[in-house]
Amino acid sequence: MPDPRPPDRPSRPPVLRPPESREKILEVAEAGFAAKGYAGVGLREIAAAVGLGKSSLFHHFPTKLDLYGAVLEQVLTRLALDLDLQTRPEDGPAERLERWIDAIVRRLAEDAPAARLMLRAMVDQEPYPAIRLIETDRELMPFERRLAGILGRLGGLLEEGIAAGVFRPLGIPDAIQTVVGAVVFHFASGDLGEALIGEDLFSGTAVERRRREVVEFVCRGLRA
Amino acid sequence: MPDPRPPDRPSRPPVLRPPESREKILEVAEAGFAAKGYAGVGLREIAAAVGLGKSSLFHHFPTKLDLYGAVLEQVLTRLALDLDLQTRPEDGPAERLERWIDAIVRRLAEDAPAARLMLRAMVDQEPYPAIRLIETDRELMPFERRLAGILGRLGGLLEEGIAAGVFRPLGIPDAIQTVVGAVVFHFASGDLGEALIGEDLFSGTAVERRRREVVEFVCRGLRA
DNA sequence: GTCTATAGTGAGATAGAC
DNA sequence: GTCTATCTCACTATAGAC
Repeated sequence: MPDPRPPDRPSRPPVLRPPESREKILEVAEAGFAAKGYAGVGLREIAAAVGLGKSSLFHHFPTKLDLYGAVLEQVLTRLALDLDLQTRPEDGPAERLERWIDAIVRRLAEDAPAARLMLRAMVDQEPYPAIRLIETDRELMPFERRLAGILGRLGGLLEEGIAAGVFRPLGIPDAIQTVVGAVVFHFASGDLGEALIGEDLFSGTAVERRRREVVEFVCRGLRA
Repeated sequence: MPDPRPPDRPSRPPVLRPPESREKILEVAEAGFAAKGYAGVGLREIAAAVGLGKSSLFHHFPTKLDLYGAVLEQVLTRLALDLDLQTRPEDGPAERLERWIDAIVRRLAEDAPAARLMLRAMVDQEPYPAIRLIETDRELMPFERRLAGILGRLGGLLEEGIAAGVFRPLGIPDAIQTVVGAVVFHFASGDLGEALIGEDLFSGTAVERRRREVVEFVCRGLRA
């Protein structure tokens, strides 16, 4: 039986494969930046972990800052997409807040470096001195746009809940800060958190318990 | 009228002034490490901000790591001392928890870089890969001892409150993580937090409002 | 206790061959 | 798209004069 494929064409489609290195680089860089911060990781180190020469990185990302921005964008985009999937506007604010927290917790649990990376990005004064949430003179960077969307969604939820009387009246920006700290810090606390919890922070049981605990805590903290 | 001071002795007492440079270095280094992380600040930069030559730092702190450790120790020691001052064992767990939060908030507000520095120290995998809270083979470092004391005090409070029935039953380590995140993140969020709150995070009114909000939130989250 | 000078290392980035 | 080689610069740390 003759092979229908022409002999000069390999069986795997050769097209649509170029981003393989890029994905690997982003993955390794995410772990590095999360663990040691922007200044703490060298491109040499990242390249070696990927299995490339240092200079090859510059083919994919022209500068270290571009690589960092791309990592942040990918992480925050995944988060934002998860939140979009959870959208069910017919639910009340309390249910939607609970699902907002669910989605964040599940994503931070699945993408272990993400919490560290986000916390750093929000706390660092370098390389981005001020992460902006609203348009000013310059356009927002892609990752800033994503973060603004994520926090804005939480803020809208709180506002709605207060208006509906299911949440007590409180300062929305303050509440955002509290919720973000309560949700994100745990998954960023690494060895310290593990010493405290006495278990791998990212094991299935630990994540599910954490999800329940933090949802309960936040809902009680906000309830009218 | 003759000057009573001998001409070769300056009017200010020359003795008891040696730690002046050391204090300045610690202060500048705290701000630097807080803003940009351990790897992000150079000793040259710190020395310049203090007004010293780079090499003079090594006279006070033999290595960069020693300087970092000293900064952490100072910050956490101030926090621990503030908590000691608040001790009134005759109060119930709820009041003591409220005063625990009060003391932390007031210290983080007074010592602006402290929150960033602490959050970093708890999240970083470098230069200290694992901050330990209990004695193992090696002795705890001074700053680890302080942190263990601060978190241990919170844990004890929670345990007592649950036993007394004023807090609902919950996982103590999880609750510690939640409370720390909720309290500390706000003061570490810098420009992002300021954009959110719309005000200087460290102004008197903002701090007092924050104190009220986070105490209320945490107490509601824990109440039985 | 502070300085200048310098060693030694590793960083980010560029050029150009293949 | 990856490589080798190289540039420039900043870093931690040391040595020794004052």
